[in-house]
Amino acid sequence: MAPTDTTAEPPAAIKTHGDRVRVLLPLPLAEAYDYRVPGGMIVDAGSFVSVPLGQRLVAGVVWGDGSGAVDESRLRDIDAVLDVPPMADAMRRFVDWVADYTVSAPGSVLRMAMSVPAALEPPAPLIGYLAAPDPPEDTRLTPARRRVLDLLADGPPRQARELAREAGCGTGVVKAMVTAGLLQPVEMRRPPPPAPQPGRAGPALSPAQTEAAASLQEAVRQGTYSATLLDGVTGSGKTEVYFEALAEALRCGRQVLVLLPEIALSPQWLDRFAERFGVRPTEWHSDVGGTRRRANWRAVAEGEARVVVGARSALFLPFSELGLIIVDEEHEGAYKQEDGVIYHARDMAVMRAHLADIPIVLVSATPSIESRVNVERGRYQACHLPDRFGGAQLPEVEAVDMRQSAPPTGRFLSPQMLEALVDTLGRGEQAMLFLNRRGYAPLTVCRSCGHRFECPNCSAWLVDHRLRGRLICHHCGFTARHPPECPVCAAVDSLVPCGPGVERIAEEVDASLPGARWTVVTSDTVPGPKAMTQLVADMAAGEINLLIGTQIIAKGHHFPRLTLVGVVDADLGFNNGDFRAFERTYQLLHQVAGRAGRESLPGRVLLQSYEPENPVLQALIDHDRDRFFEGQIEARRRAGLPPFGRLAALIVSGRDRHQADQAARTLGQTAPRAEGVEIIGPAEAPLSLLRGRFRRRLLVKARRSAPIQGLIRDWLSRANLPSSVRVSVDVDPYSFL
DNA sequence: AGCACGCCGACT
DNA sequence: GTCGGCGTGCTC
Repeated sequence: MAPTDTTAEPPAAIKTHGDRVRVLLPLPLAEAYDYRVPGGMIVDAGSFVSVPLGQRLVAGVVWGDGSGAVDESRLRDIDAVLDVPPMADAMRRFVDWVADYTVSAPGSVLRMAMSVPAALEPPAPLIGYLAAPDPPEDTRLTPARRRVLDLLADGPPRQARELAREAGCGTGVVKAMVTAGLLQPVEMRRPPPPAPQPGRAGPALSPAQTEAAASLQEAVRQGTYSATLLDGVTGSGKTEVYFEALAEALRCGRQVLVLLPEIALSPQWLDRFAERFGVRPTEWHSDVGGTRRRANWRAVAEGEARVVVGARSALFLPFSELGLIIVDEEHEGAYKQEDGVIYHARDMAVMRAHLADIPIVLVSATPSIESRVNVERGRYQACHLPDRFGGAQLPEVEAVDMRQSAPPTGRFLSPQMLEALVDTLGRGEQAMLFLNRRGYAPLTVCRSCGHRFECPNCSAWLVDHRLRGRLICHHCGFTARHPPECPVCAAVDSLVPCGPGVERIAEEVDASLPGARWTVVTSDTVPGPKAMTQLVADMAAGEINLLIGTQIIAKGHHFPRLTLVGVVDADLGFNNGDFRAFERTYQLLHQVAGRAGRESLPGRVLLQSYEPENPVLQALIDHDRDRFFEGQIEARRRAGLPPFGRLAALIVSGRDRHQADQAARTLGQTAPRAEGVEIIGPAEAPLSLLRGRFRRRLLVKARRSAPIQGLIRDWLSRANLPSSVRVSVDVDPYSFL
């Protein structure tokens, strides 16, 4: 994905009495609706308004001049202009562009930009108290009440909570004094949140870091669109470098957005930010809820939030003075939003920067093929940080050939792995066993009749989670009790787990390494930042010396004494039909390997594999990242796959199997015929049943110049499918599951 | 997304 | 005889 030129609309004039305007509503409608501006009202393009729709009032955004598509008599009046700064022109063009690119309704995209409806209402006023000018004479003044009045005698109004704290009484005293007429409530100005300080001294930078920081700062000062790929291995100090670019944007008086994959948004990252800038940034992710979320949305819109760090959805916040976007871990698959409007936040961020005419920095230790190719094509600048900083060496990476070192049935750790663990823990160092599979076992079968436990709503196995004592579907959340006997043949003691999950590895460790102080680390056992902080503390204190976990242990956590990383199944990523499988496995394993030996102690990485000659493992062993990627890029080029060609997936789904089949066939028959465009399918989608819906898939494979969005829109409108089936369009699909 | 309208089963 | 289930369709 790369930005193309878009024509900017001329600035819209202010609309007043009698004018007809288009209002985009945050609903999946095909277009914006026309409304009339009533007498006494003034609106502008970007104004947040509330309008009548059917029987209710809905908040929306004035999108421009009326279209005139609907008769004057059906036109209704705008109800009110909402007290929120208007949406910036660049943001509105971004919403339109994303809708167009992803083949979705503009209103569906707007909904992501208006994700906190409550934030559109005026914020609750902040009430402070002053001594009443003429208090009733006959009231008793208890000592507590006198202390409150003394406090207020010389000073500004204060909130009830503050007043009570300073006077050493409860808020009850303050409340009672208000009722008694001794205190007068006044509305106070809400103090803006403390601003990050760009001028504070940062850590000393190496010459290479200084040079990289200077070039990013230059781009920020330019204040126009540019895209830079900041590429440097784990430990090369990328964060410090982009912090300097961020500081420059703050000095220029601009807002900054830092995107991180959700699981990399750790307390450690926030602490580092606070160390450099004096305060924590404004956060935006799924854990920020309720009042905080509402306040943060508004703070962004009003320009009070100067730096926002967030997961992909933060891209749709209504910044008014955005001056820099940073996308950290740009290669991460987690940037792909897989339901609703399907988009890749990194790619959309590049377009957002382009439309706002501001710089963007993409950051990674293992840049995606897409970004590498964009550097080759001259669309992105490259900024390279060499090697680890601070004397740490690269870990020694070895493969364990499981064809020769197979553990006994029902065991998954090779003798080499166990020996390495014993050595490492024996030296008082720490280790990590990585397996990207939650639960105890991915499959349970009956030994006597062959029955497999499958999800009733999805074509997927139920995963045995012994810690929770349930069988769980990882796709829809369905859970069932682990039955004592086979539900089909009623055999007792016949159910056997197949394959390992982290819990099963833990069981094996417990049996084989009695001295290990291990803990299982998955999204089940470490549900949030608090638990993660605790875990990091327990590791630092040495109360734990072995982590057994999924990819959440791979991201952004420093464990200084961790010197051994064991990958239980290095082949796990290869067994799906994804053309990115090699690239993604390399990126994941590289990141996991980077956990070993971060400081003075040398690290060691063991990769258990049944195919150690695989190029991914060879590249990791030889530390030859660039040659591996060159090979992968060449393979993509030959196959005409992204970024050398374009892909889109159409997923047809319905509650009824035959309706879904029929609709998919209809789409296949009405497929567009165009030069350089190939339609593959329909076929059963990889998860042919998901959350109770039958799914069929068609793939559009096209050359890079093909206008696939227009083609798909046209195709869908011609096909005229029944409303009982849904078609979701995934442009640039990432997951083929 | 809501909310209405519409056409078929168990209740005050 | 109604209350109410959620399938289809419209909202400037």
